[in-house]
Amino acid sequence: MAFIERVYNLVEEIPQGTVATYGQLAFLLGAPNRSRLVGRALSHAPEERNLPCHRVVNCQGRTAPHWIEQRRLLEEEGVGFRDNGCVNLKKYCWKPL
DNA sequence: TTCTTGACAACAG
DNA sequence: GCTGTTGCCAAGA
Repeated sequence: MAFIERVYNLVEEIPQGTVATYGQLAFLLGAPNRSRLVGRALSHAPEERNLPCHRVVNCQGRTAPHWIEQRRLLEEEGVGFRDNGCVNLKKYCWKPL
């Protein structure tokens, strides 16, 4: 199983109404310094997998710079955004069991 | 094989 | 607290 493939499997575990950071996903996969690979994986993520990749944001709570629709998708799930457009990680961060 | 790029994280101003 | 720069790692040309 490739690292990217494991990223897909982990992203599917993110429940609705919560968000996870790239670093967090990378850490859960056993690669704390490979947060960029998670982003790369999502960029290659096919929609056939039905991945909630819009629930993945960076450590500062910013959404993808080239993907503005992500913010709207999260708002649809109930994830609160600040006035500047950052996600409320303090409140909606995903806590894996 | 080497250089450049990238849906990032952490640090500094 | 927010924006800009630096550093890390893997994939693609």
